[in-house]
Amino acid sequence: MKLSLCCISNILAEQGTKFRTMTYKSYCSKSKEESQQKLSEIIQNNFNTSRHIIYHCKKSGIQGYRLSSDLTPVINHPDVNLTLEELPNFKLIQYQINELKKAIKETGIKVSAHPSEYITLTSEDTKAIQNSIRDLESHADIFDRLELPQSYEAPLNIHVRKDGNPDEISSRFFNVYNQLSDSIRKRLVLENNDNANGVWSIKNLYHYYYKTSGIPITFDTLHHSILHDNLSEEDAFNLAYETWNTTPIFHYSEGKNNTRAHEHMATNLPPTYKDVYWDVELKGKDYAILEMLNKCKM
DNA sequence: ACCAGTCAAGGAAGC
DNA sequence: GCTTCCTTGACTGGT
Repeated sequence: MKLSLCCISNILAEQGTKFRTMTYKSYCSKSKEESQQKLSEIIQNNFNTSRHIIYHCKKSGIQGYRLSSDLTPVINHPDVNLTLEELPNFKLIQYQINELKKAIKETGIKVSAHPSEYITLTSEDTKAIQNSIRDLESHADIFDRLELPQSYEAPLNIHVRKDGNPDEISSRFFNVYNQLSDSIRKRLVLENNDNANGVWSIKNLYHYYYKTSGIPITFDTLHHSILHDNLSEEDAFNLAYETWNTTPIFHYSEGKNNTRAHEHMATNLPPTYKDVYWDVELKGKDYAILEMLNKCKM
């Protein structure tokens, strides 16, 4: 079974191989020189940590990896707006990027990303749209630096976010979508959601985004169980599967006590209707995946 | 060494 | 038209 780790390895984190971050507030609390020096070190650390996780996945039989969406914190903030090249010791950052790129090529681990749940291309607030585009550009830029394909083989997965009238919302979506760079658009895929009174089920995503523009649809088991829109799990899976021109990445998780809060470990296994990569969204991270892989062997 | 509070984002619900 | 909650994991500051 092709299981994929989401961002963090709990096993490596316990051994001290962890991501670091910086907030805008923290960046502003010190001199430009001091903050940018620290930021450079944090970014080097984060690419290095990603490389360790890639090799750890390979060793453990985990076939996919969702890159962290916070590898380069703060630099995209509108009031900071730095490129990696503008940071101190860019050469050391470049070195870590190259090492990560090599690790991905060597291992053949399937790489993707899931930009923040706050990303929106459908907002009525133009500022929110601009912030979202900047964030997506940053993801695409990192993917390009890693020489990941500009195709759905290396997808950037987001939600439609806004609920309401699907005709109005999808038309607003495409106004923005059509202006995105190739680097984003060739990778962008859409995931079902489950908001109360929400409209973005697999069925509606298929109709409003795949049918009209060929955008692949990411099937999430937990969201579908809450907002199924009168489709069985198998029918929804197959409908989403049909939208991909390469092996899809779908999402597997289990809710705590029938809520959307994610469980620590899996009780069941993902469905096996067809062969896909399953991003495992469980708190136990690689602990949960290793247990699932063991169950598959039994 | 540990624990509670902080940070950041956009949408939606409630007063 | 406000405030609060939602979510996440690393960071910060107080004990």
